[in-house]
Amino acid sequence: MSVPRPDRGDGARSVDPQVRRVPRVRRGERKVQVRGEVRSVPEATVARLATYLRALSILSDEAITTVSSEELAVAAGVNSAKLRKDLSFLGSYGIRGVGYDVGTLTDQISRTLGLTVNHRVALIGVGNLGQALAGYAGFASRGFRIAALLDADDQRVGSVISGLTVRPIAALEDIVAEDEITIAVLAVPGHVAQEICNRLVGAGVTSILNFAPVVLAVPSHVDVRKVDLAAELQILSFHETRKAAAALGAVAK
Amino acid sequence: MSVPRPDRGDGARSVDPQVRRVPRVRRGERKVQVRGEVRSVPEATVARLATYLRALSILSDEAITTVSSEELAVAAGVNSAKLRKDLSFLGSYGIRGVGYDVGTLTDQISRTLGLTVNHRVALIGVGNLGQALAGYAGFASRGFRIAALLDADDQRVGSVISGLTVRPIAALEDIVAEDEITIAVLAVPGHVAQEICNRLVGAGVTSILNFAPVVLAVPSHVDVRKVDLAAELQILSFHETRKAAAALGAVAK
DNA sequence: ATTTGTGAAAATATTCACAGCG
DNA sequence: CGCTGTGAATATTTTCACAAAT
Repeated sequence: MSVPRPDRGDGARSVDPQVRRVPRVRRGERKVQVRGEVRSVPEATVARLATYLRALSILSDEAITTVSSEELAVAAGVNSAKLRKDLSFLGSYGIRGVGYDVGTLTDQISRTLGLTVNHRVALIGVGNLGQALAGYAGFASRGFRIAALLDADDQRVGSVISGLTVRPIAALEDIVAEDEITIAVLAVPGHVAQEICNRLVGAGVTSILNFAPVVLAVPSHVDVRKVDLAAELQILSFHETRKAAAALGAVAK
Repeated sequence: MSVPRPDRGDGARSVDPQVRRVPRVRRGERKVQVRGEVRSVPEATVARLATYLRALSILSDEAITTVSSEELAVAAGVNSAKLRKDLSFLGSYGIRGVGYDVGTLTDQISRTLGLTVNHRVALIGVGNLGQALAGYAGFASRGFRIAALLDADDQRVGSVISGLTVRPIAALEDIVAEDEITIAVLAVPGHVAQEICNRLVGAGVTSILNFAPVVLAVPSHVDVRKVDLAAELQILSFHETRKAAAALGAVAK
């Protein structure tokens, strides 16, 4: 059973004189039934699973084999009720009165995130940021190996970065096909991002991690995640400014 | 209005971190009165304001002076109702039947985000990623100038990156004080992140953008935003796997 | 005696749809 | 008209709190 409609079954409450309920198509319901038994995992939960996995990995390194929701929650920086609710979407893998087995839970989360499948990742753009990403140890240690490096600049094409030869962007379509790329990391200047994105999608890429400061337009079957570094600072700036104002206010008072 | 409190008469509950039985402040909103008239802006809205600002900046470059909510929404990749609702938290700056003045709106959003205040940013850790961040043009173009570069590695201390001399981490406290740093960008290895974080907080930093793959523990007056690159790929992996499964299912059917 | 798993409640966020202004 | 601003309706997410399991 997946999350059922709340169903406020309290009869008709038609006090309102002029409200018409038009039957409406549910928007954006992404409930894919696979093999009869896949519950839908809320997006907010998916985003946290990666964090749990990291925490579990640390516990595992410390040779800890069992962990309670409270302990894992602290390690992941969330509260334990949320953690348990999140895990409940994957199934029932805890032991009441005891906790979760670190190994089992790691496997389940990995499987849910699809990390048991070897997704092949291409990195487009090996400028400043791209080079750093290419060498980022965190990708490798958490299950991702960059399979191809592309760049538009002839100066950079042919050079070797982190063991991979940079290839020309002209060969994008061939590389995606040959290397069976499904995920692309875009670290190119904003003004070319959409065009390259179009080519990636045309070549069959269905997931894009975008570092370019533009909103990419893609067909609905393509997922885009955006990392906007300046936006992060601006969000901090907002809170920073509020705190400063609050401090002043406190003084004034 | 007070707290709803189900009130099962269950006596003490000492384990709970924060026993709050006080009128609840809406989570995610900062209710701070600044200069008489600022309403609280929901967290989700704050996160989008940066995107709107970027879209406005592009419009401005194209010498467009007026924009409708629909147009701006498309440029920002959201729907127009959401955009209008978001903007309504800042006040009423649109003109009915016409749209928004690009300049006015830019100013208002900038002000709301606190970009008119010059926050001073220190970047800790100039390894691979740190160097890329130090040179990231997007920071400068969107109102942030890195004021200090620190690193623990003597090899790197003294070198000049993007016009700034890398200084030793031993001087962290002095630098934060002298340069009046309020925001720190942490691009250090995970195993030292918490320790450096503690020193930053001790020195008076109240906002941290964390690239290290660890959950930082900080006092409640400190804001932390985390950028977890591997987690982003894992989230894409989840969706990618779902799509692949759905495609198989469709074939099987 | 503990700790999970989860309905139900509360809090947030998004979307609808239209009154009202220019 | 056309478009904003916004209550109301939905939808999603978080939190509570406790029955069930070991």
